[in-house]
Amino acid sequence: MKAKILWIEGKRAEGQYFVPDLRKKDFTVEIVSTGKAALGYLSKDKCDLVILNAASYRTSGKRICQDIRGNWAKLPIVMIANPNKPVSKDVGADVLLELPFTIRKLVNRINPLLPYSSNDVLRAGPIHLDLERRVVRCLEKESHLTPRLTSLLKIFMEHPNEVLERKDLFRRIWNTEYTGDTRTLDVHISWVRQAIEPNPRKPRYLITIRGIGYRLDI
Amino acid sequence: MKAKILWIEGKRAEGQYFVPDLRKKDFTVEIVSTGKAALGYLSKDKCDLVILNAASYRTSGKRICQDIRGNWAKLPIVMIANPNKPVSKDVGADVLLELPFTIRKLVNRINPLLPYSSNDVLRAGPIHLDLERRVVRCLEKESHLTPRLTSLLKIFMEHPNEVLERKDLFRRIWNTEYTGDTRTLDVHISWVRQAIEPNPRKPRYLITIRGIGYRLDI
DNA sequence: TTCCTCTTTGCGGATTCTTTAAGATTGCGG
DNA sequence: CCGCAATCTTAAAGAATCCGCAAAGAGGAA
Repeated sequence: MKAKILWIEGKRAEGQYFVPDLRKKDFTVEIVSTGKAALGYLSKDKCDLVILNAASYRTSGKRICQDIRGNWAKLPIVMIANPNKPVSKDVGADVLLELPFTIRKLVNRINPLLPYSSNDVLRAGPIHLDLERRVVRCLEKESHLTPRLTSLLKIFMEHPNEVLERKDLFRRIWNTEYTGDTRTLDVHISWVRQAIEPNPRKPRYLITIRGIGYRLDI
Repeated sequence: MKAKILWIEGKRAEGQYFVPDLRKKDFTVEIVSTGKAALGYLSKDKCDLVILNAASYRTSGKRICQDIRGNWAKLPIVMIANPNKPVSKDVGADVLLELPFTIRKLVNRINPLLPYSSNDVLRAGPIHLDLERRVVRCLEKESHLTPRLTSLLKIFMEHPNEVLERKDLFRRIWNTEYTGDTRTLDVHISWVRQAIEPNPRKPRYLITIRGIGYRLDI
């Protein structure tokens, strides 16, 4: 199930620069251009998260935030602010992001706010990891994971878009120091790729950082 | 005896997504599309539980709840709500479930509400465990259980769809720590399977979670 | 004793983990 | 751009671990 984002954009629409990227990252994005339209949308359809591009508004966006919170108290809100136009920190959003930022940073801030289908399901982009059942689903693919593979993938999903070094992975999963005389980690990485990558030979999510370790790109 | 559920669905019918799953889980499900139809159905036929998919209604569903309670005071009601459309907690339902949720969660909330034929009969899906007589029935099969097997199965039925770890089972049933140097638990599990599984060699209910423990899937 | 229940034993089989080794890829110096 | 060395990938095989269950032993009650 894709997560659905409602993007509230002002007149200038410069924030829509991010929307295609978000869609590429496997989110559904709806765009409205006023706070009023947002409220109208929410009264008819549901979404998982709101992004309010306050940088494209004259006003602070605080009012819109409050209106949303008045009716959908638990709906997570990410607010994008312009650093040249300082905003009081207590605008009511869960996350306040100042321009400029990368799409990667945006995704990293969104992910922890999304609702999970269960307490034991980790989610990062299109990857869903059921820790209890040790089942991972990514796009159309669903696979069973062994205990080691589960904890390996779990660490990556808890640190998306960060390079995890071989020595750290060895410490966290094998409780040993990395000496470089074994290929165990590589083999396990290969198996995780079999489980999550559309094309395991050309990894798109679990990326090799030669000489250092690996990174999960969401 | 299968438990019978009356599912009250609005126009949009998105909740019927769950109905096939419920039937797979060994419930009988009747569907009506209005509160009035529900009352009409209840005046002619009986059921064990009502699920009111309030998320598919404009109105809060509170009215329908009250109408049912007015005539069938003890009939358990599960209400499905849309978290974006907050409902006062006191709607009159026994359980209020917010979308989204898994079929597993739904079943877990339904089970404790179902009427038992006696106080000492546990029920989980098609499995009925008479604690007093120590008799278990599952589908067509009925078996006598020893005291140990009874308490083992009881624990699973009190925690359906949860992984129970070997160490917890040892603590709860044997009051010892699990050391892994005995096959006692496996043997008891095997006997429970003989009692409840249609095909004990290919368990369908009592599932092994290798390296961890077991889980009763309902 | 006989019956019932629970535990232990032993081993086959399945799963998971690690190592090996051949080949591919990457980065770098020249 | 070329060639080499370092690094990575992955199939395959071997090792280690875990589980299932038949059978036998142990203990208790009637």
